[in-house]
Amino acid sequence: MYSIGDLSRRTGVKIPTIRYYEQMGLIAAPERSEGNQRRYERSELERLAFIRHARDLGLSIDSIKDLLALSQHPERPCGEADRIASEHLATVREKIARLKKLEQELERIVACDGNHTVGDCYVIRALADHSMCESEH
Amino acid sequence: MYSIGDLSRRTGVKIPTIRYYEQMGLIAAPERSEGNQRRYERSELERLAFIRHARDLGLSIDSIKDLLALSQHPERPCGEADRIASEHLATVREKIARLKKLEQELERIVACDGNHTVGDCYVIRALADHSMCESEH
DNA sequence: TCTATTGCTCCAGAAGCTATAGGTTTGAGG
DNA sequence: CCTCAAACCTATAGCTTCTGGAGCAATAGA
Repeated sequence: MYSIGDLSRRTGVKIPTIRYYEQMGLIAAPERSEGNQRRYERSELERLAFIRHARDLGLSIDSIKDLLALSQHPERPCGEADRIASEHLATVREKIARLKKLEQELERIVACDGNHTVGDCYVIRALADHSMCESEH
Repeated sequence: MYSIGDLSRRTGVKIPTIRYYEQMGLIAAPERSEGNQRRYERSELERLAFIRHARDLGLSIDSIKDLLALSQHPERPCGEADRIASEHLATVREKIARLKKLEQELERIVACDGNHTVGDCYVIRALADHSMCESEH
């Protein structure tokens, strides 16, 4: 049996976050000690590690819930799990694309060398005037 | 004089968001009509467009506050504006780098073709077992 | 003047935690 | 067995950047 602190140390998930996950229904409310403290079994440790990993990969709490529910049914086809991961991959790719545009825009803006006054600073001018942008955003 | 709706249409910032910006001190509380409705001048429209643009670029409300304060003093050196934009560029680049790692990880995970069962689904297995990852994250 | 549209304030919610306050339990050392 | 620090408990509020709704008042066009 693990205390919540043990679980936290072993998974790298902070204690308040574990309690939060319990509230959100990602992990079941565990047994309690006589003094009302949470006592976890090994299976909960694995479940939490799964959650941690998925969160690190940026999956939403809701997606993780779905994946966890799926993993309870090893006999079912796994197309759904594949779909969740693929969709997430698509959103990650979109984010990358958007950020790259911003990067370009900011690179242009930052070309101001900082050695003059705000009155003719390219950073300020570029922000004030959207039409100076090269791409839509 | 513009109503809040005019301002919203011209800048693409939603009405509640404009009021929120007022609350946050990004724009000054404008004059009011006899019936207590907000009435804006052209200068506020430009200020809001500046804010909108900077938000689109992902700058935080606090950074925008600083930039707006700077732009009130055209005679000052602009190194500070340059610094804010450069720092932001750095965080954007970091985000891109992190997302690219996730992209790779997800690509590997998604290699599961969806045509079998959850029990041996690569998506689920990869999420359960961090050691299957190629890079740290 | 009537009425559709727009505006007002206040408040709650979304996501995913994090922190604080004020109290209780646990477990190791003496 | 006793003590005491560390760990744990609950409940609640806060973070960030908005967004949406309720319930009511003002405005503008026909």
